[in-house]
Amino acid sequence: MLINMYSKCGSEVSARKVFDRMTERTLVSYNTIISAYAQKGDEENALFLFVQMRREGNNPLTEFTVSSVLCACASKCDVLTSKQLHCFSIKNSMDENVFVGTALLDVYSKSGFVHDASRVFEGMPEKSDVTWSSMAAGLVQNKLYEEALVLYTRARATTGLETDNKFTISSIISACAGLAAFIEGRQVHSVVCKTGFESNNFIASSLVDMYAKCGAIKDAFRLFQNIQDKNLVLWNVMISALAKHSRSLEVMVLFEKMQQAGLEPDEVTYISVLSACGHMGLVKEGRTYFYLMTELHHLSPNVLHYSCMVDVLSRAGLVREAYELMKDMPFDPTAPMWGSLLGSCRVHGNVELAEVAAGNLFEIEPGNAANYVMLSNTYAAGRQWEGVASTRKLLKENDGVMKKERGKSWVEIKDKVHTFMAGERKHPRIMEILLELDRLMEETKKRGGYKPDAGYELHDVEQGKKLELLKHHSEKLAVCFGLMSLPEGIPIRIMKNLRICGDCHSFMKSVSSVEGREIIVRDTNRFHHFWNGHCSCNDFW
DNA sequence: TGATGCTTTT
Repeated sequence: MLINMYSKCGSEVSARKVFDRMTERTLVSYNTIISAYAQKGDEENALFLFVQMRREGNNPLTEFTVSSVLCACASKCDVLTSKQLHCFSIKNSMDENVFVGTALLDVYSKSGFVHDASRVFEGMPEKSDVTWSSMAAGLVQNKLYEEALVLYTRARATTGLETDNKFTISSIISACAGLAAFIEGRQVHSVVCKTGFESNNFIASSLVDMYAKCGAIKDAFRLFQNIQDKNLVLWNVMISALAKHSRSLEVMVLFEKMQQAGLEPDEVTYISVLSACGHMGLVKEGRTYFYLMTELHHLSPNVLHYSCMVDVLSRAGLVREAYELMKDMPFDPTAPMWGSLLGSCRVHGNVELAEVAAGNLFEIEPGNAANYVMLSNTYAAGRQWEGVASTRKLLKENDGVMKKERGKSWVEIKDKVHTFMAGERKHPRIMEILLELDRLMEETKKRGGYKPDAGYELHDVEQGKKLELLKHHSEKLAVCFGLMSLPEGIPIRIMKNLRICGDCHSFMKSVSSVEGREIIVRDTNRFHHFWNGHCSCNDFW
């Protein structure tokens, strides 16, 4: 009882002292101290005491011990120990125990073995609300968002279950965020309102994140403002949301405000702040934040912070300095860093460094065709036609290993998600969509200043075919369908599986002015708000 | 007398 009291009050040191002074330890005293460590996330001590307990002999292994030790394994992602415990619990018919089963599926999904987790889940004869919420969280953590939503529906249909708890709901909202499912996300929000969890920081964080990832940054901000006691994660979520939406001024304001509210920024905060500087080309500010991070807040920059700084410098044209930073930093340069460097060598006409960057990229990601195209475009910008030819030849030679993920965009209309692949022909209304596309092409060329640019088409085919492929990029089809289906004044929200290309970007700008429509495109990197011929990213992405 | 679950990152 004393051990339990001390650990629940947060003093595991006192709990351990009591435990150590006991002249005789029972199974329960061991279980209590092990669970104390497991809950604290101190897997070292939990596992150590577990082994000691086994060595001391005549302590039978029970469901209590197994579930606690599994909890420790989960934070350590120790699959090997977990598998031994799994076998043990099957042999001793403990695997049907709710606590053991739930802990098992948790450790499997946290370690990335979500299918094993699922198998444990399906095999459990008795499931508690914790079992359901653990499974939901596991699916979300492994990016199986649709499966998570299906599970939630299943849970709600099961009688005698308290499904709508903080744990399940925050996971489900995060699944909606991952899918950018605006309509479903709002439905879950309404469940939140009914249950009264709105002020919970976990729920609020996932809601703010969900709205931001659906492109509804204003809804995200409104929600954020209404939370009374904001924790660090909630501030971080809001700041990263603003960064992705290119609201760099607001990022800086919130960065100050969170400190006025008495919270210290952490590594995550600085990633968002630095990435905002990169997006907007703010060198001076980027340098200042990097300095503040190390000198004022005593945080040691990780590889992601360096990646942001490389981006900050190279986008501003300081490619040489970016390169020096990559050589000096205590990490190996990553593909995104070389990519950022190569991209800005193209813009700023530095062929020499572009060759270095491309050489490294070809080694790290041999299957990425975009890198070859980028190098070729750099040569083209410097009118070095031999380079263009040799890079194109290299690309052709390696055609077999190139992984070109097919472009895919989707848009929600009423209660349905419409998906478009590049060159799509299967949509039931494809003929109307293509007619609308022809109309828009004419209009934007005539009144919107749009000029197709086949330089962005990565496939190695002749010019006429290139323009054809370019015209049928998935986001162009999606925006046509959006215009046909959504009433005037309703923004068109498009999600995309790749980065938006330069040609589609200028097309969207043009459509927004010609049609007087707000268009929001989420690509893999960030958001683009098109309005009146402009984009929120200021053509800087 | 003891056990399992949630949000943010280039």
